[in-house]
Amino acid sequence: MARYKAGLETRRRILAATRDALAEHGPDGTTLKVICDRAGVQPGSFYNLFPSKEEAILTVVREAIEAVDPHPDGVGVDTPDELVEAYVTFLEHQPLLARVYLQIALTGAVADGHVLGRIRRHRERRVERFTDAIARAEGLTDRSEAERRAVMLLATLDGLAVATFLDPSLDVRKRAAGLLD
Amino acid sequence: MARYKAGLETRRRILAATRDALAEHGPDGTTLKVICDRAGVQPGSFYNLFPSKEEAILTVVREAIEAVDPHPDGVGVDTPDELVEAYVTFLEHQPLLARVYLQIALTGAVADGHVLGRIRRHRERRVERFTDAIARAEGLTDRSEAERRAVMLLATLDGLAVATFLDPSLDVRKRAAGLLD
DNA sequence: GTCTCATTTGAGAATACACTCAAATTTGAG
DNA sequence: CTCAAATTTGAGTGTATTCTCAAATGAGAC
Repeated sequence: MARYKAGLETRRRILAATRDALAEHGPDGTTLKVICDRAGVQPGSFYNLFPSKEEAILTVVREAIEAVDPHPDGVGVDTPDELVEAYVTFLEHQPLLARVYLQIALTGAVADGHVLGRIRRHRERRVERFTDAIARAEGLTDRSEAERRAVMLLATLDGLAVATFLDPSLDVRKRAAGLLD
Repeated sequence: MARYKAGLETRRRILAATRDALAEHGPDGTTLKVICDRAGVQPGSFYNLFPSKEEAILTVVREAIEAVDPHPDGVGVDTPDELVEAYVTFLEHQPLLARVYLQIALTGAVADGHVLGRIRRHRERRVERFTDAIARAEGLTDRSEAERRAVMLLATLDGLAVATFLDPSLDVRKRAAGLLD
């Protein structure tokens, strides 16, 4: 869609604007006007580069999801501590994107079920990742026990995320610290 | 706002229609038109009884939550088990309403800060309720320790709720069972 | 330099939404 | 029965949204 330098640069600016808008106004407040104003671009230009608003948002969310990952490439190397730490760091650095992630998980879509499927798959991988890390760290042979604990750990982390949105004074890092005992 | 029988009946129909619409179409699909069509009512009639669409939705959610409250009147009588049980029952019986509640908590105000304030207050009361129950059950004199555990318990429950939306096969009741040890 | 195609413009079409209001109708207390 | 007040109507207001398109401008291959 973009062939010349100008087009690629505009695409980059639009994605940055979308990311900022999502963080600042949430998914509902991220309208085409907000994105375009922020990117210094007219709607026609946006639609020359993206087939729909959803597609731009999806791209940003995908990037945000990947940002939670402590070891994007490797598998079977991270520890439970690292995974918890990665989540807490993500919450601290990108609270609004974390909120967007949970919002989309709850609304089940931005529009079509496509996004939901992506989030589901991401969650499955995350549970597996936590399960592996826990099993490895504690030398568990019973994988189902490790999986059970992984689900609970992830649930508590997600729940703490929800709690901080309602009460920003909550110190997630401190609360999460005692979680692995 | 409603004084005569007719008004009360209409109010009841509107709330039922809102509840059905939320369950069937989700919060985004619950437009004024959908509600009014379903209730067999015109917009003007709706606004004679409710100050806003938001208010009708909140009323429905609040009623659903209260419906599973183990001790709606009394204070300081419920046990942690009862409170967890109430949450799980709510999740099982009204999964879509539970989702709406979390969605509203995450989107925050959406429009006015009024709604956010209401949700914050509800959450504070819930934390207090859990704190009291835990302190009572375990004979804790250190209230801050009970509060810490209450926050974590609630977080895990909220997180399990999020998890079931992504993976409906998750047995929340079973997972929540071991939560109080 | 020229010519093609990528890019940008910006007004505006098409639609959807929450909400209003003056007028008509119905209710029920006295 | 009377009449004030509650209720209902439904067309209409205002605003916001996503997305389109014909025309203008810019880039770069040759």
